[in-house]
Order: sequence, then C-alpha cells, then structure tokens
Amino acid sequence: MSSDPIDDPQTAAIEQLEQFGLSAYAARTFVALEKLGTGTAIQVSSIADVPRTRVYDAVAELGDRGLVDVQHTVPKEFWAISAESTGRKFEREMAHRTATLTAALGDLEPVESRDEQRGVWTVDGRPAITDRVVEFLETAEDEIVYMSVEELLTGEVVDSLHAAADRGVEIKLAGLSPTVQARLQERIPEAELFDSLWLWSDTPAGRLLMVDGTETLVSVLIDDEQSSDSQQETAIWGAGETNSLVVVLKAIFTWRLGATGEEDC
Amino acid sequence: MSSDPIDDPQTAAIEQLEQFGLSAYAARTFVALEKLGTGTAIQVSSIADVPRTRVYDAVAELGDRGLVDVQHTVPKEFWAISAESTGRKFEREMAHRTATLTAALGDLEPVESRDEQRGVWTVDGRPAITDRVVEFLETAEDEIVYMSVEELLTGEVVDSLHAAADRGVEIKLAGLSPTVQARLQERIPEAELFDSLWLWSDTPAGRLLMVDGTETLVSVLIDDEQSSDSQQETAIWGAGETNSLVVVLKAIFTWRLGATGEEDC
DNA sequence: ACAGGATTCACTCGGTTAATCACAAAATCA
DNA sequence: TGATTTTGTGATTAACCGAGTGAATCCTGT
Repeated sequence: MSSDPIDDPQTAAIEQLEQFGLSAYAARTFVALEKLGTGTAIQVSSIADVPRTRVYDAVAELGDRGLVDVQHTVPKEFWAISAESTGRKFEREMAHRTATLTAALGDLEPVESRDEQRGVWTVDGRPAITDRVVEFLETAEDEIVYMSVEELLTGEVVDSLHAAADRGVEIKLAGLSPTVQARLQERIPEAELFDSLWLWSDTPAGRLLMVDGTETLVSVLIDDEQSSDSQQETAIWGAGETNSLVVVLKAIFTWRLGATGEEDC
Repeated sequence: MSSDPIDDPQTAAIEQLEQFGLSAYAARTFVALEKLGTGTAIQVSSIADVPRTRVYDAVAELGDRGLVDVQHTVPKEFWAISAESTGRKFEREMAHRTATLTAALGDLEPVESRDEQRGVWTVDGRPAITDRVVEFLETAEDEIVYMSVEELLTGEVVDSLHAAADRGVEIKLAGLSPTVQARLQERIPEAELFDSLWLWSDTPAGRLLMVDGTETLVSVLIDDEQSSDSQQETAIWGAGETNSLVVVLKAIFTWRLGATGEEDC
C-alpha cells in the first residue's frame, strides 16, 4: 500500500501519462512495467490494479505509442522502454505538438483588423496575471513604473525587469516594504526607486504597473472564501493612449512622481 | 467555408488544443478569438460554430488556463493572448509536465532487479523501430554492424552512427544499393563498408543491426493489407550474450565478415 | 483428449461532454 | 413607462467514451 497518495511517484507518473493522452489502464500498465522491467499480464495486473483481461488492450495502446514491446510467447511478456527514453520521447512529441500549434495559429488569417484596445480587462489567478505582467514588460520601450509586494516578485518578473533595463528602458520601482526595495535595488541597480504611494494601507495590496504610459495593470489580493489560508489574486488591465484606466493611472503617477517626497494628502 | 479540412490551419490548431486537454468548445472558441482579436459571445458563436450559450463556459475554461481575459461589460467581451504567447505558454507547460514525469519515473523503486533479457521481442511501426535502433546505437561501446535500405536511413540514425564513430566505436556498414553505400561512405568516412549479405532478394528488406555482439535487431517491410500503397515495418530484437537471436546473428555475421569477398553460397 | 490457464471478444455500466431549451436580468426603443 | 430584443445563467437531454465484468476461444502440457 502506497500510504500517502500525495506526491507518490507512482501516482504522479500515472497522472502525467494520462495528461499526455493515455488511457487510465495504459498509464497504470506502463508504470507497472517500468517497475518490473518486464512482466506478464498477471504480474502487471497484480501490481497495477488493472483487470488481467484488459492488460492486453493497454499494452496494445502503449505499443502504438512505441512505449512497450511484446514477446509473442505464451504467456506473452511485455517490456517497457527505460525511464530516460520515455522522458526524451515525450519531450520530442510535445515539442512537435507545440510547433504544430504555433504554426497553425500563425497561419490563421484574421477576420478583421485588430483595432485599438478599448475598455478594461480582467484576469484571475496569479500565474495568468504574472504572464500578462511579463508580456507588458517585454514590450516596454521607454519607461516602466512598477510597484509590487514581495510575494509577487517572482523570478520571471525580475528577469523581465532586468532585460528591460539592459535595453535602456527607464525603470521606476517602488515596493511596499523596505525589504522589497532592497531586493529590487540589489537585483536591478539601474532602476530608480521612489517611495511607495500606496495610500490605502488596509487594502490587500497587489501590484501596479504602467508601461510607456500606454499600458497599465492593477492587481489586488483577495482572501479566498473557500480556503481561508490562501489568497486569490485578481487584476484589471487596459491598453491604449485613451484607455480610461491608462488615463487615470497616468495622471496619478505623473502627479506623485513629480512631487517626490511631499507626503501630504 | 474552409473547403479542404486537411491541413487547414484552423482545424490543425483546434486539434492540437484538444490534445493539450481543452474541450472541443474551448478549443474552437480560442481559435475564433485568435482570429478576431477580441469579440463577443455572438461573434465567437458565429465563426466558431459553438452554441452561443456555451461560449461563456468555454471562455471560463480558457480563463482558468490563462489564455483569455474578460471584459465585464454588457455584452461581455473576450480577448485572447497572442499566438506567440500561446506557443510559449504551452511550451513551458509541456516542459514542466515532461520534467515531472521524468522525475516520477526515476523515483519508482523497482519491484525486482531487472534481470538479463531473455527471448525475442517484437516492435511494430517505423517510428518505434527507429527509436529502438537509435537506443542501441547510443549504447554501443565496441562495434556496430548495420545494414539498411535507403528509405530507412533517416537523419537520426545517421546522426547516431556518426556520434558512435566519434567516440571510437568500430562501424561496419552495408547497404542494399550502391546509392546507400555511397551516402553512408560520405557521411561517415570512418565506417568500414562490406558487401551486403542480404541473400533473400525477393524478401522485402528492412534493416539488420548488431551492437557489441550482444544486442541485435532485424526488421522487414511488409505490404499493408489495408492501404496497398504504404508499407508497414515490423521488427524483432534480442539482447544478452546467450539470447537466441543474438547467437544466431552473431554466427552469421562473423562467418560472412570473416570471409569477405567470397560470394559462393 | 483433457485440464488448466492465457488470450480475446462482447457487453454493461457510469461519468463526461456536447447540445438544446427554458428562463431571468438587463438594455434599447417607442 | 412599458414592450421587445438581447444577454447571460441554469437545467435537462442525448451521445459518446472508457472502465469494468464475464463468457467464449485458443493454446500448452500431460
């Protein structure tokens, strides 16, 4: 009995194989064979919890994918390719799939011209928001204004800031805590720091970004009603000179940045 | 109307997205948004052939994956990330998945020791067979004997042969046609050529491989009964000093190789 | 030929997803 | 303000695929 199903390698492997499109039986059969090296239907069935009579279907599926070979004796014996080969095989398959997808998406002819962005868009979830932030940072040409709490300063964001600094983009940073300030200063010495202008101290702070005065993003952390210990991040963003969110944030930033140090309100 | 559904970029993109685990509706919705840039439920529904009332679910699914943002106006408006971002996103996700899988497979503790291979295994399908051949070539330490028809000399095989030659493995090659011989000689000058000993001229020839005198593989091309124009490749292989297939082939090879030039039979 | 096991095949059941419909909320227009 | 259209959400039905089970067939060794 594998006691704790969480992060048990067997469970993890089966899960990934299913994600790659294998049936449940095939995935479990493959993992069993991986442990056995070689085995018969009965052996597989006993340790993989797959009905004996269906091991054959599963092996056929695995054979089509080039993951398992068969010995046509009685009883049949099955052999799985090595763990390293499996990894390489899937890596190549996935590379091929992503290439196909990218090519196909690139070949789609647009129905109409992609006009200027209007309105304010919302994104939910930390990974998606980080994606959007990084994307904005990568398109920056002149100026980046960025403010963030520590926990949201992931590596990719810092890397993007660094890359922007290297190509001559003016960077103005603010953190909500001295810790964050220090870390930013250390990683990106080119950046100009300014005092945090986050005035709503009881608001669960998130991030605040403006790029080239034309693209802005604001996020906040909200307590998740389901799991009380975790926080959910939600963000809004807008793009374009005349975008309402952009206009508002640009006004705020130029006002605060112009009057650095004056802390009245 | 997209007339020919074969290799139509739209169809291809939808197919790949479904392979990556998106529902049919989500995949079609995303492709539609990719063409539109931004759009409402009705616009998506009209060009994506998705029921209007289901576009919202599809978008929610896409939003969870970070592929689409929403504008909470009336009517709602949807925005899809760029084709390039999509490609990068999936590339990273797949890299993560393969890494997880490789780690999990490596952490599987074997049930019993992987004993010496016995018996003869069969592999079906050209890609799987090529995989096996390359794997054997990569483990070669002393000597490779390889014979193949031209159509099976894919790039990866030649590359593996080249790599083996570079690390000092003695390579003995034979092709079934002078063309193949010439190509091999050109690509891998270190290799020693010998006359083909494929005597069964009416047999649909495939390949024949022996590595270090301990691993052997033989394949033949058989006409496919379904599609008469294509050929199916099927192979058998064995490993280990005492393996019957290995013993037989080793005997043949040493006999023929020892008596090069004598063409009686 | 027979017994035991191995393998294949046919079928049922359950869950998921596609697809349709009904309805409530909101907005536009008269 | 009231009627009509449009938008969004939820419930319901239908079709499909995969898991699981059991019976029928085949093979092997005695």
